Amino acid sequence: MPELPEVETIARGLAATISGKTIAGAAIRLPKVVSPEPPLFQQQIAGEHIAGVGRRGKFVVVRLGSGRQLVVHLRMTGRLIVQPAGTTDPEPYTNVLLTFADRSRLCFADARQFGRMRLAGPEEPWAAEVGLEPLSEDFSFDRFSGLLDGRTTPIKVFLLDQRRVAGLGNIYACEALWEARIRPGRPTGALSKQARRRLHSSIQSVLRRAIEMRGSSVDDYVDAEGLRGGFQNQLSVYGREGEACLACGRSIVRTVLAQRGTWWCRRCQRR
DNA sequence: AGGCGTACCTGAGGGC
DNA sequence: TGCCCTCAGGTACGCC
Repeated sequence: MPELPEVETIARGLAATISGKTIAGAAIRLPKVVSPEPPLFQQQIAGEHIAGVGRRGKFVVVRLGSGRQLVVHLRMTGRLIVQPAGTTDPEPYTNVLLTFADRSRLCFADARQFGRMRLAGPEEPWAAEVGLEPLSEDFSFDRFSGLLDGRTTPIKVFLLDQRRVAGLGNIYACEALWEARIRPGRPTGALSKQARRRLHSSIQSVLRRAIEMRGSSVDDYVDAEGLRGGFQNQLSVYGREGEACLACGRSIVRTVLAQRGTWWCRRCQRR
């Protein structure tokens, strides 16, 4: 499940491999995953030059020469895989295949068909609803704390809301809460200042460490080169039901919050 | 407006 | 061996 560290890893890989290339054309095998609709999408993207690749929240942002942006969301199982010229078979479940002038290509593959690829105009405010970047200067303690005020929703549900803080998914929300010793079901606005401090810090810390390890491959995540991440081996709680808490030894529990599996330690996470 | 439940999908894995 | 059922989860959307 690509979250911020996985998307960052993919974006960096793409920046290194496809920047400077020219898009010859797009083959669309599953029309519903692109916008605008296929004829226009293909018309607009053909001939574009790749100016660079970045990330915003969980979106991969491919900057194009015209000022347009190709904005990709991988949802749960989406992949962006670069293939060198001469590769015969596309990545399995390829829904969109971009071919470059040098005959190399970019496969947008997704077995689950949830991922989306959107060609946004230069001035299109596609990220208007996307929240704070947790690894940017904007993510000050005061701004973060201000977002928590007055909310009754469980803190874990708050962390998953991309309109507030962008980039956390189920894995890193669970990990950040464990590190901050906060109970996932705690009402957001009720967190003490100390707890807020710890959470502000643990969010950044866990994301930075995960990026260093090129993300977590809990299921089948791979980066743009098809390589798995390494952070799945360093997860403290996610997916560890019944195993010992790394801090206190008590068994990690799995509960459900907002229809999602939530792993945590009943002894360590009490605040 | 905010919060909640459900639909969207298909592969994997468990049970029998 | 094979079939059926359930689960996984990010986001959009409809509803209250």
